[in-house]
Amino acid sequence: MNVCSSRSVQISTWPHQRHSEEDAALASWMLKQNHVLGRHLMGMTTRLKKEQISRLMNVGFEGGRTKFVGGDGRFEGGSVGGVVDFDAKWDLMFGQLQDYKNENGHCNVPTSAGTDLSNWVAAQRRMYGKLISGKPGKRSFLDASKMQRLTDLGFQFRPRGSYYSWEEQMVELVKYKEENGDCKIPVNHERLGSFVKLVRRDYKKYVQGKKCGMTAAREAELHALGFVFEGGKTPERKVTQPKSWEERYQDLIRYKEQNGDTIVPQNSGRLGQWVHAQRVHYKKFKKGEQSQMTAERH
DNA sequence: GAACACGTGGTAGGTCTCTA
DNA sequence: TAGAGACCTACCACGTGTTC
Repeated sequence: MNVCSSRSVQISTWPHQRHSEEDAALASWMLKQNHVLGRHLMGMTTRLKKEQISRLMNVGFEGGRTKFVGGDGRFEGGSVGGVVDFDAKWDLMFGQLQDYKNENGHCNVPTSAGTDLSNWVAAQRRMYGKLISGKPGKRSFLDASKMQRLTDLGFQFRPRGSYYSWEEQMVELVKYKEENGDCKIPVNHERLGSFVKLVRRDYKKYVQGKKCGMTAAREAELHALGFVFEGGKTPERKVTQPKSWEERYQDLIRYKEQNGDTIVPQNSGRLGQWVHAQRVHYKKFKKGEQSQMTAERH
């Protein structure tokens, strides 16, 4: 059976999607041949004859994952995720990542791109996750030397937007407690602030019987650490010299000169908060409610 | 009362995991 | 492999306690 030149068939996602019974049989045969070839290449005994091995390799079988794409008898892909040629394929993709960095100045390939490189980058992060999880049975092709090469290139295994697992957060909580003596973590804490906010929010839902990420086990774990579930005002906050309304107004004029508008983000510092407060006061003023805003000021 | 400091809630958007 | 849902981060709007 000459699978390569006598057939006109389109198995685009071989061997998972099959287009007809005949193609299904072909795909099944290909799967078997590829598997046997892979065993042969790993030095295992097979019934394949030399000629058969040669013919299979000539048409693109690699003993890994090979994709038969169509009527011209071409095979695509290689042993991505396979056993035999993983390192070579990895080097090839690493080269592509280097090219990407040269062109873009960073290694943050958008995972939504749907390209070979984006898929590969996502795979590296998944394998990194498997590695650090240390869970038995989880296999990872990523070793220390590959991780080092990626790190040296500036690759981020945990890009912005990815999240920490509960276990990782708990490790950080323990560290925080060891360093600070308690678990009273301010919500603006760089590493744990968002987590603290989320836990407190979930805890409220949990107490109300609403669906959330909090469980009895997690609650117990946090209680054991002395986690503060209800945030409160911090009495020992730093007090800085406040500025008068007029001084803030002058700051706003300077801001407008520099930026062309008075749209100051609320989180951009004192001026942002002051501008926000003015908007609140102005709303009240317009509604006729009691407010700091005066006709002169607005 | 004004300004400041900090917390909460809503939500958008990204990643991961599971399932069909 | 695609879609759905869970999980998480970041940002914004707003409320409220504290300090002067």
